[in-house]
Amino acid sequence: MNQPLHRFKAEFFKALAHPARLVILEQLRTGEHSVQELQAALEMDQSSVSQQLSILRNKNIVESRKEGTMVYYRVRDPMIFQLLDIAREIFNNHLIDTQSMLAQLNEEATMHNRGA
Amino acid sequence: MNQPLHRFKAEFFKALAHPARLVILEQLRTGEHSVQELQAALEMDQSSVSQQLSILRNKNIVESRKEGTMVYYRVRDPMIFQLLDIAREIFNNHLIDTQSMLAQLNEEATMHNRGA
DNA sequence: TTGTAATATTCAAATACCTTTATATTTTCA
DNA sequence: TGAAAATATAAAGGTATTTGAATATTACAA
Repeated sequence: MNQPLHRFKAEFFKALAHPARLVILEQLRTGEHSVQELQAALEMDQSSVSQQLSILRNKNIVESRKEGTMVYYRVRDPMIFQLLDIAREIFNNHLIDTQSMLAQLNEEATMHNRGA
Repeated sequence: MNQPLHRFKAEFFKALAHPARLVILEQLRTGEHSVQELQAALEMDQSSVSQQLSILRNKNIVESRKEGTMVYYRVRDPMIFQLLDIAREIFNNHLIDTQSMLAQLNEEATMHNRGA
C-alpha cells in the first residue's frame, strides 16, 4: 500500500482507465498509426488526441516514431493486447453486469431528455 | 468513444486503479477474507477499507457474504487474477520502466526532505 | 525567410476522486 | 431492552483528471 510498486501498478491501470485511451489502444492492435489516423478514428480534435497519447507515452504504454512532420504511434508491449482481451472476457462473463450499466444508461437518457 | 461500452471498460480499469484496491485483490487471491482481515493486512482504518470494498462491489468485481456480524469478501470472477498476472508481467517486461518510476521516487524523496 | 501542415503543450474551469472524520446500521449477547 | 462489535455510509476539504480553447513547436516546401 505504501509500497511504491502498488502505486505504480495503480498508475498503469489509471492510464487505461479512459475511453479514448482504450479506443486508441484498440486502433493500435493493427499496428502503427499516425496521430491523424487516430484522430479520424476517434472523431476527436487534434489536441485532445495528442493529450491522450502523451499520457500513454508517459506511462510507457506506447512509443512513437517521427517521419517528416507526422508521428506514428505503436504499442510498446503486445502483451497489452492480451490484457485487453482478458478484460473483454471478464466483461462478457458478465462481471461488470447489466444492473449498473442499465442504471447508468438510463440516467444518461434522462439527462438528454431534460436537455432537449 | 461515445460508445458506452468503452466507458464501462474504462470504469472497470478505474476500479483497479488504486493501490489499496490492488492490495485487496491480491489478498483475495487466497480466497474469502473478512473486512477485519483485510483491514489488518492493509493497515488501513475500517471505514477506508469499507469504502474501497464498496467501490469494488459496485463495479461487480467482488461480492460478499454475511455471517453474523462479519462480512466475507471474494473476487467474483477468477479471471481477474489472470488480468493481474498479465499486468505484473507487463511490469516485469519493463513496460512501465525505470525512468518514470525513479523520477517519481526521487520527487517524493525531495518532498519529504522539504517537509522534514 | 515565410507559410503551412502536423503534432505538442499549456492553461483554466468543471468534474471526479481521495482522505479523514463523524455518524448509521446490523447483529449478537447480556 | 441496551450495549458492544463489525461493517457501512455520509459529508467536507483537498487533490487529481478531464475537457476545451488557445498557443507553441517542428519539419518541410515555396
